[in-house]
Amino acid sequence: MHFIDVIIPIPLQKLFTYSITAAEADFLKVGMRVAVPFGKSKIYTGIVYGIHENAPSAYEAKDIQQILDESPVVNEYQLKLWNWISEYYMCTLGDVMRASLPSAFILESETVIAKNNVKTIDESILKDDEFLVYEALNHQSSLKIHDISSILDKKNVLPVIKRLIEKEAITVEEEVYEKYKPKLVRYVKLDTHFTAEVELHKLLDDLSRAPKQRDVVMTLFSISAKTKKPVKVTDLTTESGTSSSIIKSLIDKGVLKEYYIQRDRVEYSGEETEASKRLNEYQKTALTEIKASFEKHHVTLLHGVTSSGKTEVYVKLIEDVLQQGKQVLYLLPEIALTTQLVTRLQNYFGEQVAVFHSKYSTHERVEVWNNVLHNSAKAKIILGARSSIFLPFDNLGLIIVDEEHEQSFKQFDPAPRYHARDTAVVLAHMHKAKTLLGSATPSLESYFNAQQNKYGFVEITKRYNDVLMPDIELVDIKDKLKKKRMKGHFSDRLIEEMQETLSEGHQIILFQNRRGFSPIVECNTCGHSPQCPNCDVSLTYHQYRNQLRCHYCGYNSVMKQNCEACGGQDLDNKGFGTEQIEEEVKLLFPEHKVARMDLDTTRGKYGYEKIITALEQQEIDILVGTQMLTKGLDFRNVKLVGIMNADNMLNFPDFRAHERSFQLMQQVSGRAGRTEERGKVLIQTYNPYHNILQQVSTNNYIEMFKEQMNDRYNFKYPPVYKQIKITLKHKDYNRVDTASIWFAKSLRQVFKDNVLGPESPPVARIRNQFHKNILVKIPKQQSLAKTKESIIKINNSFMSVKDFRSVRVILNVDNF
DNA sequence: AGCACGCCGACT
DNA sequence: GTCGGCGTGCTC
Repeated sequence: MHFIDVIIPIPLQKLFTYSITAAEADFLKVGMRVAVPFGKSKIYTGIVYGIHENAPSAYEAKDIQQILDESPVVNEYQLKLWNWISEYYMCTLGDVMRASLPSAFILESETVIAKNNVKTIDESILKDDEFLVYEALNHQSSLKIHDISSILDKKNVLPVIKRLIEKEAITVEEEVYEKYKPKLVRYVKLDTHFTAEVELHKLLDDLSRAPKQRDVVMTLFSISAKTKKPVKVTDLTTESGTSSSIIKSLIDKGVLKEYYIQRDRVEYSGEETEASKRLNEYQKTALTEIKASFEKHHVTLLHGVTSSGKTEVYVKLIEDVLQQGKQVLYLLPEIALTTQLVTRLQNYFGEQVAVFHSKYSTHERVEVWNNVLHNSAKAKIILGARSSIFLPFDNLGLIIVDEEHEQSFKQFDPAPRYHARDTAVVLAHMHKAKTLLGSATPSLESYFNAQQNKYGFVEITKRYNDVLMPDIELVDIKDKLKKKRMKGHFSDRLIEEMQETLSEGHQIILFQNRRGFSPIVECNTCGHSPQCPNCDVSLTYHQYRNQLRCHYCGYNSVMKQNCEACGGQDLDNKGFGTEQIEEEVKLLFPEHKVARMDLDTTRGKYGYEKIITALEQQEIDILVGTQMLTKGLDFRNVKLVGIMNADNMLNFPDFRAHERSFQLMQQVSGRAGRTEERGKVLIQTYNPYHNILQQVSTNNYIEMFKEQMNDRYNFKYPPVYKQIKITLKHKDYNRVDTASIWFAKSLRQVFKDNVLGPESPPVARIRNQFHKNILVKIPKQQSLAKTKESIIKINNSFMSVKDFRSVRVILNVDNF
């Protein structure tokens, strides 16, 4: 008797045990995929987690349906990491499996219906809808559930199918599809028969009356003589200028032979690699310090001011690790990946770099996965977004987390709600590898860890080429308003500086943080503003499509001419988005080119690159944008950066608002003056004496850190305390309300005052679901494991109350 | 999560 | 009467 424990990609805590034959037990290894029957009629892909001989006592184990791999696709390191994630972030292994594997690896069955050919049945016993399905099967040999719902034009078709099965009119099968198909490229060669010279001459003579075909054969010769490589059909058609039908007739004649070679979709097609640059003295010092720090610490934080050349330091470290034959993981926030840095690294390391992020198709992901799994030379360095921590590394030497402070390393919505930076530290530890965290504006928690000597710490305080840090000036717009020196959202100072910069032929970036502050339409007569029907928010106005949209659920409608409530015609779009700034700039500087960069203008696959390239090529003089502008971009000719309104980020209701504002403003400022000339930054604010603004303008990270840490101590926030957020969702407000009160009360019995809430979030209803939040704060000395245990216990008793069962509970560990 | 089963209102 | 709504329970 042999059994396997399997992880199924569904949010269930348990592993499932299946029985296997002795031969299968011999063949199967932990980490292979198996197709297993699950429930009444489904087949799922599972990952073998354990192989044993302990028969389960409470039930009879089912047999597996099929083994899907020859060798494991998931290694032991990964399974260990999956376990850690599922425990630390309080989710199931199934959740982690779903997030980890490229979706092409997770096959699901689809029910396929076919006519029962064994038995002919009397059609008169069929009812109308049953007959429709039966009739359709006479035309098509098989139907899927989805097809049947469209034939019958209704949702629930299962009863019909069930009756048809009972009447033995149809048969049902579960089909499993392999989703990944390797990309094949078609090649041709001359049939071996013609390799002898005599035969060849004879062939060419024969073809003299078919000149096109003769051309093709000649071209084939010339290509293969030139490249000394197999000849692709596509190359042959373009080179010879013929159509594929001529090639086809040659193949049919037996002159040419076609064959296929499997090829990677993701290929590096760049130029020769360039040698890595020489480091300046600050970079050199940093490099030696990092190496020394790695002797004592697993993790080291590199705090290097913007434009200090951190990348070059990384390159040197990567070179070292590669020499030891180990793999490197280089983590970046999602959108920084679409740009310059990738090219730069590929220029240094050529083919050895593989890129992995969400814009890749699932097929491309499988290829990167396999390259990493087989430790192929093509995937020695993985450059990826947060999900690349799930790749099957087996010999990791170094993980670099660049822009370590970036929020986007934390996954919020589906589980696992993991933080890629923290998970990376754990992953590196498993491989006995080192982790380097890099940032110009480290997160408080990392800086705190460095201060506590938990992490090593290295600094670069000088910019590359000794470029000065930009000159930061605060503009008091309250004062400017009083003195009537504002034109729209622009102060006279900003306009002056913009004029000067433009006349010198330099570029300008204007930063408008839209977060929590969007262009809202309001009726001037009655004050009504259009609301989203599914969420508790006002709709925001999007000029470029003349649309009203909801940022939470995507609901949209056409902008109305009249107020829906009172019919008044005087509608005002309040607020202060990038679109409006763009409009104003166009009016102020009609002779200069303005572009906008935000979620709307970068939607397409290359939307983002287009804007970046345009800016680099200096086709844009003034760029107006949101947060996106901050992510690791390097624009040579930008000299002036304007922050339109610093206050709306400072006033954001979140304990990290100040820290984030500091980081954001520092990062945006860093875009100014990256070459010889000193950049200028203007920050417009109602409150120029705000501490954070003062710290930004004097570039004083340490002071910001001390002050913020003081707040964190006083108000028991991370990194001093840990925290877990519990969100309850339900479509009935009263039910979440009572449920959340019950939940919080149970938590208070254990954690006393360290429970906050329940509270309704600022947007209390999203997609017709009401939300309630409860926050559990965990002091440093309190055991995290025990805390989680109690929360799970409370959650279990919560779930056993029947009125609460339909309330969705979301546990979010380190919810920041 | 899916999906079946089972129990109630609103249509042919 | 059935169709389809969703509350409940289970999945090796």
